[in-house]
Amino acid sequence: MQIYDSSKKEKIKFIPQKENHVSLYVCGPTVYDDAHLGHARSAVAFDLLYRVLNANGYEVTYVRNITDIDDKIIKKSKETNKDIKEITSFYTSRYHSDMSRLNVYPPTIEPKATSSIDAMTDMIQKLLDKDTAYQTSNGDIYFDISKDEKYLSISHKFQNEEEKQQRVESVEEKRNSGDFALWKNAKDDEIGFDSPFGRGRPGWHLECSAMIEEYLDSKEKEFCVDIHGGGADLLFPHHENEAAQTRCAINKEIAKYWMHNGFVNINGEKMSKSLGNSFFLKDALKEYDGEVLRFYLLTTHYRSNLNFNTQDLESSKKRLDKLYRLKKRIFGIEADIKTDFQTKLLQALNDDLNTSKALSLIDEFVSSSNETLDTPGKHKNLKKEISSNINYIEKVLGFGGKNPYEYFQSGIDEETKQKIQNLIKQRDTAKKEKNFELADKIRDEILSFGVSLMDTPQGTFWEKA
RNA sequence: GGUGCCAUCGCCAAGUGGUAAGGCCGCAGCCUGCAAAGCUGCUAUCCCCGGUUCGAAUCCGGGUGGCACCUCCA
Repeated sequence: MQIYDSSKKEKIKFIPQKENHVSLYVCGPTVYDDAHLGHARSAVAFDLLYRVLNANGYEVTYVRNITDIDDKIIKKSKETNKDIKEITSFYTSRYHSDMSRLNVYPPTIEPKATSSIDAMTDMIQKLLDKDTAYQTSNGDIYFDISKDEKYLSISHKFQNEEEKQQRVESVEEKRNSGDFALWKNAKDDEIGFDSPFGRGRPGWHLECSAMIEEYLDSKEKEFCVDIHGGGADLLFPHHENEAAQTRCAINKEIAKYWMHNGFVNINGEKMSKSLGNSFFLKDALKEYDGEVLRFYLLTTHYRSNLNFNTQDLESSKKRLDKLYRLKKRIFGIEADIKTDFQTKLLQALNDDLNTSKALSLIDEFVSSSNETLDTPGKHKNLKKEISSNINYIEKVLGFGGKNPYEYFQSGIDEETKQKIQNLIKQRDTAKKEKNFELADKIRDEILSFGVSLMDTPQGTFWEKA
C-alpha cells in the first residue's frame, strides 16, 4: 500500500511496525450536537482505510475516541439545563446510529475522555516533573512549547520570533503564546475531576495522547501508533500538540504516518457551525439512503475538498442504483470467486485510497456485466462472478450489500406498496388485452406515488424514483 | 500579515513526463405497444505567460483566480 503522509507531504509505502498488524488512531467527535456531513466524511474516509487494511490481510486495531468533556459541552449543558452526562450519552448514541446508516464499522475500541482521566493526569505529572509543563496561579496547567525542540515538526507551521514571544493578554502567565492548556482548573460550580493538581478538567489535546498511550502504544517500537488520522483542520494545532505531549512525556514519536481528510464545502466554503452553513447528517438521511451519501462522499479523493451540491449527490445515487439493478439481475446467486476485477479494485484503493479510480472500475464492471447479460445464454459463471464482485465491493467500499429490492423500495410504506402491486396487476391485465390506453393511464397513477416502472421478461418491477 | 493546498469537458472527477479514465447531463440509435431499465455510438488538449525536454495536463519560474490553517472545528 501507498499512503500520503501529510506530515512528510509525500506518498510513501506503508509498512506497519509489527508484521501483519496495524494500529490506527482517529480523532472522533465531540458529542454536544448531531453529526454533520463533515463528520461523516472523516468517519467514512477512515472506515475505508480500515476496510482496505483488512482487505490487505492486516489485523487492525482501530481506536476512535469520543470527546465527552469539553467547553462546548459545558456550554450546551448550561444552555439546556441538562446534565453533561445526559447530553454526551444522547449524542454519542445519535452519532452511532448515523454512522451505522453510512455503513461505518464501529472501531475496535472507542474510549471516552472521561474514562481516561487517570491516564491524562499521569501524563501531566510526567510533564510537570520535567518542567515541560507549568501551573499558573489560577490552577491551570500549560504545556511549554519552548521545551520541545521538535515542536512544529509535524505541521511545519512557521512561527517567527515575534510570534513566539508574543504574550496573549488574557493569560499573562503563559510562557509562550503558543502554550496550550493541559488542565483547566474548575471554577466553583463547574464540573471537575479530582487530581493531584486540584479539581479540574483536561485540555482537549491531551486526551488523544493519553488514550494512545493507554490503548495502542506498542511499547518496544519507535512510534506509538502506525497511523494517526483526522480532519485536515486538526493538523495544527491539535496534532502538533498531541505529538509534543507524547514526545516530551514518554520520549517517543506518537505516529509513524499521519493522514488527514479534506473538508466538505458548501458553496466553496468549509462547512462549519461557526459559518452557519452546516446541515445535519440526519436531515440528509431523510432524503437519501445512507449508502448514497457514503458513495457520494467517496466520489472525491479523501484528501481533496468536496463541494457539496445536490446535483452531484443525485449523480451518485444514479451510479449506485445501477449497481443495485445489476444485483437484481443476479438475485439469489451467491458465490465467492476471486476475480481480476477484485484485484484491480484493491490495487486502486491501495494507491492512497484512490476511490475515484475504484468507482470508475465499478462503473465499467457494471456496464460490461450488463452487456454480457443482455446477450442470449445462461451466463451461470458470469453471474457467480458478478455476485462475488458485488460482495467484494461491499467488503472494501461499504456499499452494495443490501437486498436490491429493499434498496429500491426503502421509504415507501406497506400500504403504498400494496396499492402499487394491485395497480401493476391491473395494468398487466390491460396490457394482455392490448388496452394500452388503460395501461398507460394506470402507469401514470403508479408514477404519482413517486416511483418508476420497468417491464422485464421476468415481470413488471417498480423502484422509488 | 505568515504558512499551505488547489485550478482538467455544462457538472463531478482520475491521471503527476510519453501523447487526456470513468460517471451525471445532452444528442443519435438498438430494445419496447409506448415508456422505464439496459446496451451501442458521439462530445475536452488540461486557468494564462514564459522555460526545461525529442516529448508536459504532468517538471521549473512568473502571473491570475479559489480555498484552508494560524481561535473551537471532521
